[in-house]
Amino acid sequence: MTNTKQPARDKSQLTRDDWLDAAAGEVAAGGFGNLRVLTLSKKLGVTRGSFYWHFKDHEDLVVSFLNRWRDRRLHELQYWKPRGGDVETELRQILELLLTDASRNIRRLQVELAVRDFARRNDYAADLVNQVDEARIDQNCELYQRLSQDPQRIRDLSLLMYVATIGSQVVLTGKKGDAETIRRVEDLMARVALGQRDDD
Amino acid sequence: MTNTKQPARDKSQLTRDDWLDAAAGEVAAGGFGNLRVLTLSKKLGVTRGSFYWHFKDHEDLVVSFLNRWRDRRLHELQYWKPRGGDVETELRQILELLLTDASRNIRRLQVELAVRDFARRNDYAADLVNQVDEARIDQNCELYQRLSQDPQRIRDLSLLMYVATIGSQVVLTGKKGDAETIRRVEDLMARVALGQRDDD
DNA sequence: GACCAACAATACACCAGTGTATGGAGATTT
DNA sequence: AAATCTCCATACACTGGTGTATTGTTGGTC
Repeated sequence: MTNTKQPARDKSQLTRDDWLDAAAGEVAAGGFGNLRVLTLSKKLGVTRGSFYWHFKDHEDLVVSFLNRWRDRRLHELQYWKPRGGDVETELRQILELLLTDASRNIRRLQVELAVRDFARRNDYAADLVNQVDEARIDQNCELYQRLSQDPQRIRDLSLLMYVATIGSQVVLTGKKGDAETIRRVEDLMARVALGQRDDD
Repeated sequence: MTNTKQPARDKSQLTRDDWLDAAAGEVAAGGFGNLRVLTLSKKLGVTRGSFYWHFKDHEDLVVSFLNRWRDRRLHELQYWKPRGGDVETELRQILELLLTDASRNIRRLQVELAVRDFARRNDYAADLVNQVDEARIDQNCELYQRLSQDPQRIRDLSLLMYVATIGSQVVLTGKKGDAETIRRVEDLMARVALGQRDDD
């Protein structure tokens, strides 16, 4: 009818990506230790026979999930180029993206924290996390270059801002006053960063 | 002989605390999902019969472990009162304690991260983590009171410094240049905090 | 409409883990 | 020295998970 190699997407025909999407739900809810073939199949309304057609085994699922996560995190950085004009506006844009905005996609946040936790006991995951961290810090360096001339200082400042955002996501997640708290910390971080301008 | 209720501590007689110590190793290595009665018994050289004498069930182990962790983290705060004299010295002391010092006790750090991860899917653990976070932030507020008069600003600054330390422990853990990086971030944090003094 | 590939169900063997009931050895008390 | 308490071993039933082999059941293609 329409097109030849269109996955149809109508119903009851699962694709590899559908499994990965469902896996994201499990990972977000209970970490990688909660990522089981059996429960995943139940939630998709099929038996494990389907899974073992799409994936070689459980490890194949985990690795594929991690790879997709890495690819998406690296790819999305392209769209994070702020176009605000002056430094302060760009700074506040990027901080809002990293903090307030990130805390809204709780699913994405939960997955990231789960990946980070898994990375502590899985070398492959640790490698991917490092790639993502490095890419993000490097990207932010471009912004902080407009605050200082010293390359070392630029990198340290970018790193400090990054660990502060990650820490915020770890500490401030779920409790009732956290949304407001995040906004205040975000504001303070902007003031702190701007206060690090070369003024000697 | 010596004393009446002395646990003897000689050998081959396990106590509840021995089990909790061994559990810490499992939690540090693989998180709470890796905390299993069977493997724990094997590592202690006994069978599960011993475990089920000391603990009611697996949940009893987890709750006891979490309680001991909370108690120790709250208790150790008493010894963290820096006595350095001026603000800058105290600040650097507390930051060194939170960052450089913490990164040396990797076991303790791994356990804390595992508890935090577990707290994302366990309400009881989440409650304990909040208690510890609040206590630490409150304590640091005493220090930052000497930097500013505004209570809100004090709390925000203490919070920012805290999430930055937690984020550092999450991001900078294990990779080869991390020790040096931590020291640089620590130094930058001190400068940032001191730069937040009331000077308007 | 026969064929073939993509997807899914069924059935099997296997393993790791929990919890419980009961028995047993060593030290301590009486 | 007998009883008792403390700690651990053994054996059992049960659950939930993996992986594999085999057999349907669709839907598109010639």
